[in-house]
Amino acid sequence: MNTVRGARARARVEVTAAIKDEARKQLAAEGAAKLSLRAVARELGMVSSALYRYFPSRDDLLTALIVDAYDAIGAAAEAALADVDAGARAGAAPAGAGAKAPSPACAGAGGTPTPRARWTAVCRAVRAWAVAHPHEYALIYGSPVPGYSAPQATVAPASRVAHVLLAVLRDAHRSEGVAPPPLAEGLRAEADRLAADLAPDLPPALAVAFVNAWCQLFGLISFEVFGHFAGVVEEAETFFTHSADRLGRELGLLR
Amino acid sequence: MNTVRGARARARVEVTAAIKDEARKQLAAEGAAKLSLRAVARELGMVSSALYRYFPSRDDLLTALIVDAYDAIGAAAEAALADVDAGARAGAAPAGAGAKAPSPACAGAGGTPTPRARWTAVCRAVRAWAVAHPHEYALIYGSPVPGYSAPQATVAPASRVAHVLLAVLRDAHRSEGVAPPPLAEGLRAEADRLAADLAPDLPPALAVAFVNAWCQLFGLISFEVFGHFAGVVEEAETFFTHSADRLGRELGLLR
DNA sequence: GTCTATAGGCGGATAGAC
DNA sequence: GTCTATCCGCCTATAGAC
Repeated sequence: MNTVRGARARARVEVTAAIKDEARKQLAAEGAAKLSLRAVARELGMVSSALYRYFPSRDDLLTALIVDAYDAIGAAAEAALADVDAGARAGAAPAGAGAKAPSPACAGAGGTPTPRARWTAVCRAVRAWAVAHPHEYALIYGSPVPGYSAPQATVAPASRVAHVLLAVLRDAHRSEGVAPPPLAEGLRAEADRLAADLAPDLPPALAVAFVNAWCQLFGLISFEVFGHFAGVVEEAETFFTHSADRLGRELGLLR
Repeated sequence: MNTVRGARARARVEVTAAIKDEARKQLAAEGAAKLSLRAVARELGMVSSALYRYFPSRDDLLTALIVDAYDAIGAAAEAALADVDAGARAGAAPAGAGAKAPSPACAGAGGTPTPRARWTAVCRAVRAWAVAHPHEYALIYGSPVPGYSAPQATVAPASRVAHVLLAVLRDAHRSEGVAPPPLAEGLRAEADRLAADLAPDLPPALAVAFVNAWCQLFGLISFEVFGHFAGVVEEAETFFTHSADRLGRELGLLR
């Protein structure tokens, strides 16, 4: 009976994965607004009503895709940070697991990576994921899907990238200090609340500067992914790396 | 015959405007991907085939909405710059035309507004338009509409905001100089091309810094409009104003 | 320019047999 | 869990009368 349950459960995850894979393909072709259970079923050789055993509604399928996308971009950010730290300790990249080439920016040196190198490595990984998965990126950082409101289940995955970036700041703050730009008068209250919510151990001025950098980071990525660089920026990756480094600098990561 | 032609032409623009207005409403309710000629016609008490006399296809209607949106946000930027300049000369706002309240940031002083005040005024106007028209904003700065590719006719309107911001930089560069951040090694080529394309009279380092600031400006706006500030930033306008001012500062607008 | 009618699709969701 | 059948809605686009 256990084996039967196991087999059924296995079949279920496999079919669920197949549905999500096909749905992702359609996301690319038609966009989130037109994601259709029927079309997914058709492509999978199933009948539409069968899908309702896996996802109770179209919106639930969409939620699953959104959570997956946030998790994927968050995992990419986490892996990049692990890589840059590991790459600095050993000359060679740890084979296997990561599936991410170590950032060239941190190659060579055997010491601890600088806070800015860590920051930039994470930013680059986030951009790389976005460029490699433009439609999933659009799903989570583009226009809201009309008529869909994100359930509570999406908020934790949605914050993974920010938490990685905050970890970089926190480490730098502890080890060598950070020099964020001064806090403007009118932002006192907002800054205190922000710091209390996001990172009680960081100075409020740094919390504000972080939120700023966080928005601007995704602004750079979105403009590239959404096509606003056409005819303007040609070497997008070089441009981005430079911009990310400047964001880190402006945050107060001096080194 | 002239009067007849005139009357017909007038009716035509009126109906065209009504169609676009209704389409904008539906944009808000259903999103660009689901914009439907039939639904527009239904709401207008017309029959769907009649719309084809005004817009040859759904995509043409979409193009018209996109051009209108770019023009509207561009006009808001231009008006804001005119206002801040006019407001600095006269104590009171010029009545009528602008339909935009003069930015409080520039009230009082009778002299020429500083470059940073001009920059920030334009940024604030762009944000204000976006917040007031979130769905039209999403249409032009959000996820690309699947299956739709923007025709050549959209590129000129799309650049109006950037041109206003560049005008602010150009004026500052001429009158009192600008101190952009130094240009990184690897960006030489990109910077030269960028400067040649966007503003041959500005230093390449400034052109790069400008593109940076331009992306980041829309990153701030997009995060607010697309709901990523929920539970994070509460006083979005104050936060934005501060951020825009910092962007100007980092561009090298010292004053 | 506007109408009716029509072609030839598409969608979400449910009931009930197996 | 998967199927058939079904309800009831939606869409773009064209033809041809008026």
